[in-house]
Amino acid sequence: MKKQIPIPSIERLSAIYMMLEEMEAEGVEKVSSKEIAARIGAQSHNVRKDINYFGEIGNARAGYVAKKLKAHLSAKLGFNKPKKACVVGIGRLGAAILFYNRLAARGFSLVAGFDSNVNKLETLQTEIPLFPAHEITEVVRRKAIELAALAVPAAAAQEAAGKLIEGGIKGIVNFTPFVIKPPKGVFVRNMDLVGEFRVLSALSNITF
Amino acid sequence: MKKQIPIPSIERLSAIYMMLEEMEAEGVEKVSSKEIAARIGAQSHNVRKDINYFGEIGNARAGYVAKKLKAHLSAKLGFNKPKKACVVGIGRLGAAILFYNRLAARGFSLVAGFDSNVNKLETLQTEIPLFPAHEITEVVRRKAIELAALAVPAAAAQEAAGKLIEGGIKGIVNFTPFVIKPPKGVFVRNMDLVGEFRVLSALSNITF
DNA sequence: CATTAATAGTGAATTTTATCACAAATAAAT
DNA sequence: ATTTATTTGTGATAAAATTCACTATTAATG
Repeated sequence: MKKQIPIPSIERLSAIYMMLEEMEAEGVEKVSSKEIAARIGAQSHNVRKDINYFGEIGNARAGYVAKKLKAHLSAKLGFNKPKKACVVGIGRLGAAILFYNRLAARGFSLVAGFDSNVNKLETLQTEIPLFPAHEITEVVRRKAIELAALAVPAAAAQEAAGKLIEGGIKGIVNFTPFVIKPPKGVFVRNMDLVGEFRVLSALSNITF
Repeated sequence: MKKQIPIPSIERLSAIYMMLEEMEAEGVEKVSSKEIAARIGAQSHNVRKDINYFGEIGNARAGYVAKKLKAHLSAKLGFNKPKKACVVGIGRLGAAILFYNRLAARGFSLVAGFDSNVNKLETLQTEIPLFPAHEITEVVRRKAIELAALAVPAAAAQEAAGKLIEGGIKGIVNFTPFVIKPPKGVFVRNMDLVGEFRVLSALSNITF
């Protein structure tokens, strides 16, 4: 088993990677843990430790070579090969995701959309192939889709999640309030707007 | 200063509250920490401790009275009075949020939408009043809007966030990859799909 | 070439969060 | 009324994550 990296570290490392993409576009060549920290909103100690989970890569006094660090993280985190993703539920939100082109530019290719409403599948104008919801398991398995954005109504979430998991999905971004209990090896990230508004309300209510 | 409650606890408490709303609809009267834990995907010890930050409310042997607990949490977390919210950036995602009716049903009333494209403001058919982006600060202040969903292109995020903060916003759900550095008293929750896909990729790459 | 200044790497300490384990309480059963 | 079973509340313990503090390295400077 590989060395265990804390989840917050993985989150920061993803942010660092994103930042390095920006820097590459800006033509920046070198970067220090301090600069990275300032940019992603973290502490420099933390950044150094996170990067260090994958071994030494920086230069004392000169910081990190942006390009080198990016390639390093890319390889270690698995961002070097594009991943296939799908969208389940083509309502307003699902459609917004389908047309969100930053995904493809970042190595996530949407290769399928699903909806239980067959009319919607026919009327929607898109390059991405659409399928009825009952084919989720089959299509996910056949196309070896690893990631899914789940954007169905709450009531449909459990069934849809089950089909994705049965098809062998690796990760789900769950936009519904339904709590998915994934088996080992399947990861879920929750993005429920109401839930986030609640947390924000509570935070401003409780602190100070 | 009130007693400090861990952020993960606040997140769980929000989830517990959401679950209690469901239970109320289902007509459930009593609930144990074990049941709550199973439903929100946590440990029962944790649930009890979280609830207990606000003092004793349960009954040994009989668990919690759902209605009572809900009212209790509602008061402590500040969910009892409706909060005003706005959407900044009326692209596909922003529009999806504007029309997302679960918000209003949960005590978050959308009272403004903003976009820098004035055409869009005129053509969009909605009950919610729309304003040009340069009025963000003024409208947020005048209407005493506490929460915002930020759904603008990444390049516009910094400026929009600045205006929201200037107007006195309390919390921002940030759908952009831009890292907001809020002043004290302003809270941010990030919901960037690419970032989440990255974290999921990294997780399945690293674990096992 | 020696000195200085900046920065990565990292063990140790601290803080935060989660888990454990059990006493106290109490509803239900007998 | 007594016993039993269950569940809360919570102090103690453990685990996880962050922060600190320092060493070693090395680029830049004179």
